[in-house]
Amino acid sequence: MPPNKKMKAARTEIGLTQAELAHIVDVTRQTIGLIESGKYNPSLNLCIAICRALGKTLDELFWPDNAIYEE
Amino acid sequence: MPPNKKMKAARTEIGLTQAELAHIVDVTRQTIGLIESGKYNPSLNLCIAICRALGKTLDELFWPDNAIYEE
DNA sequence: ACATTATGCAACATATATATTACAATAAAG
DNA sequence: CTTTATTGTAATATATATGTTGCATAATGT
Repeated sequence: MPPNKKMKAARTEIGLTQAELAHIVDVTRQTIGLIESGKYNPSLNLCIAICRALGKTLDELFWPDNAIYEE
Repeated sequence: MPPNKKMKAARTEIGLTQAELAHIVDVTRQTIGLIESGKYNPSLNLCIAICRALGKTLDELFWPDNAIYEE
């Protein structure tokens, strides 16, 4: 999986750190970091929780159709 | 998790059986059945594969638009 | 420079998604 | 009514998401 730049962008736009987002959605900061770096295949429930915390939808953060996979 | 009626509707509209959809997305029919009945929390990659097989997006099949939320 | 915060990463442990197999229960069709 | 296809469900096994701990590195600020 490619890095999730949209998720990272949405998080930093709100001014949240990985640890803060992790606390909101009740996972560890490592999990958030690994999702952002594309090394995890997160569960649907976690994706939904992240979307709600960041004010976005699944398509906006996790739908890969418009992604240009760089590195 | 509630039953995923939207996923089941999208599948039957296309005329696919659980076993056929399962074969397309490379899981077992039990997995499809359990996702539709709301007893599984599927991975993001599987959700995306299901969406592509059914011609829908994540928001259309997996966004709980009518869910009530609390913390 | 130093201190502090944020992120990356690695090893091991645990929880859970998914596979496998099998059988029961409906639905559909003849 | 009988047969077949489709779906529900359950037990056990495996793969992997996630937790836990710890340390390293990169920013950021003082």
